[in-house]
Amino acid sequence: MLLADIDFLAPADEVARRLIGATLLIDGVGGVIVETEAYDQADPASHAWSGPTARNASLFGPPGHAYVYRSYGLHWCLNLVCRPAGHGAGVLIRALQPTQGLEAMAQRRGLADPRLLCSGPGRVGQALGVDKSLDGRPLGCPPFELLAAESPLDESAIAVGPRIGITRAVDQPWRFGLTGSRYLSRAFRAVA
DNA sequence: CTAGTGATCCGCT
DNA sequence: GCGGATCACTAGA
Repeated sequence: MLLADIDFLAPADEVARRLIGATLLIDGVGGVIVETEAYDQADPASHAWSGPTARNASLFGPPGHAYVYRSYGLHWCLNLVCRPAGHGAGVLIRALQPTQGLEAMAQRRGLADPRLLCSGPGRVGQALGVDKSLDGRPLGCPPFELLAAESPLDESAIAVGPRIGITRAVDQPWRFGLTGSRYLSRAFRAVA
């Protein structure tokens, strides 16, 4: 299974859902995507909301590329750009289950607990060595590797909920996760 | 377990 | 000047 299995022209929330269970590697280091969030241009919580700027240019660039931004002045966060018909939209990678390059990740993070290596967008960035130099780079070639899940995930395997750490459009259910994973940045609230 | 806070930079209401 | 798509650490319940 290769990059071609993921259609980055689909709406961001669909791409975010489909990415759960896929494997993301940078220079051979990474793991299985267990948590994502979708951000669309028509979405007050998105960096694309106010239109293209120098910072978010990659969000308006070709789909299937990376958008990297600095969060709170210290963390690098990775988005995968998807773009339904002229929109600036992307999927934030919020958490991975580490499977490859555990030593490199532990070294970069300064700790070894696998559950703390990639359980949050800033942690993912640090563990995979993400920085501004990857902004705008295509996901289909080195240092990136993106492998679709071997078999499609069952509906019940995908948890859905409100996004984390935003103040606008808080009710939009555009956070997706692998149900029951121990590598999430936070647990999903159980369905009532 | 939850709540609060400092770190640290950049882009823009 | 203000406020983040965050994290780590502390204090207290």
